Amino acid sequence: MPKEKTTTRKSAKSADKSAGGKKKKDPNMPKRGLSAYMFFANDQRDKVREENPGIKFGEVGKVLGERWKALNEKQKAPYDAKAAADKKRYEEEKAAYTAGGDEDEDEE
DNA sequence: ACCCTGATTGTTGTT
DNA sequence: AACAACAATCAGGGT
Repeated sequence: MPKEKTTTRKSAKSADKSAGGKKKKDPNMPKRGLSAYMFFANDQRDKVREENPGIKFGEVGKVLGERWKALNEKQKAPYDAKAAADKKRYEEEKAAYTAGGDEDEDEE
């Protein structure tokens, strides 16, 4: 993404819990697509465990994260592609969700 | 109009 | 069944 936000972006990570923002959960809230990391873990989890026999979740998670960042955009490509594919799936659900939820569906 | 925050996804291993 | 760090991602509300 050849575009960087000039704004201070302030690492939008949940650091400040003093936000007090309640988001209303909709009954038709579609579960978002998986993140590239999810796919990455899906593929690496097996490898990491093989290279680290007897490794626990904590270790795997950490090493996984480091490996993930160590990847180049090229390596992330396939994972990101999957994430994008899943996102597309989510788009459909989201569309139906925003459409109005219940229309005329009798199948369940 | 722009920013931020919370919620969600999946992994494994244990309790 | 739920939780634990790890990273990404999005949609909506708030200012």
